[in-house]
Amino acid sequence: MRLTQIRKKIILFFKKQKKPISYDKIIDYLKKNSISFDRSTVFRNLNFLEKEGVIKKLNFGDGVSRYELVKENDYHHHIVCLNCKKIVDFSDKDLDDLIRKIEIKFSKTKKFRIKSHQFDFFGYCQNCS
Amino acid sequence: MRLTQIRKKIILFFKKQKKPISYDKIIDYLKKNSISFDRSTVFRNLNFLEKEGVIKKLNFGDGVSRYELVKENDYHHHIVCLNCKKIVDFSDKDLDDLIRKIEIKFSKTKKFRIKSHQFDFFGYCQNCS
DNA sequence: CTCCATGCAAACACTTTGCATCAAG
DNA sequence: CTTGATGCAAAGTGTTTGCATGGAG
Repeated sequence: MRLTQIRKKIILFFKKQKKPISYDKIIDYLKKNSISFDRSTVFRNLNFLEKEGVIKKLNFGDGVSRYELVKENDYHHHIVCLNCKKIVDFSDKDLDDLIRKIEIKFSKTKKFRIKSHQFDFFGYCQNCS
Repeated sequence: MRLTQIRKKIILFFKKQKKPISYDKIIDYLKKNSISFDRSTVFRNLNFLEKEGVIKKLNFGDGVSRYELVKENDYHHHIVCLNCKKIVDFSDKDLDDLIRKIEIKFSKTKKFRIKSHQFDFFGYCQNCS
């Protein structure tokens, strides 16, 4: 992986984040830090980093892709506010165990080689309720 | 709900489907049946039917929205082939119970009023493996 | 010095919107 | 008749691509 200026900045930004971020947030960050860039370069890097397994692409059905850093042994899910898009992470051991169980079942009965899953909740946060 | 020609056709098509369908599939159907239509009308109807609770919008992260008819007491999830986009439905009582449990927990601790969730698996089907 | 990454411009895919007209109830 | 739905054209949003140039290793 060739560490170009922009790529370094993008990875640095991801390391600072605690929540999944959209493309727009990255653009804002680069602008605020007076880093010159082109939209396509940012998208190319997001795709590249995703393919390399550095970041994970999430989609919450609002037409905007969000990304978060991939961390070892950090299995978590999200609750997303349908109004303000606030994201709260959560993890649940029972849920993870069940997911594992279902994955094994699929690989046997449905003949599906499971690679990933999306298990997220949507609703309204306290402010938007 | 005003039952226009196109709206009738779209609902009829949904009733024939067993899997979630994308906008393109609807277009194909209308074309094959020589029904004149405009793209925007189809989108407007999909949005309308979703708002009315007749259909449900699903997103599998490939940039294409898919829709399925909402049926009472039919809770199911999907396994999607990352290659050919084949969709297999499944339901799991343990999973549904756990989801319910987590939703209740959230409403108390995280102060989130949960409205919906997406719980889907992605992988490769037998053909694409 | 070589090849991957970038900038630029353009295109692409999906979806929405404004407005005049039309047709369902 | 009245109001909500449609067709048309245009624009909006998010993302990708081709190609020449540039910079990391």
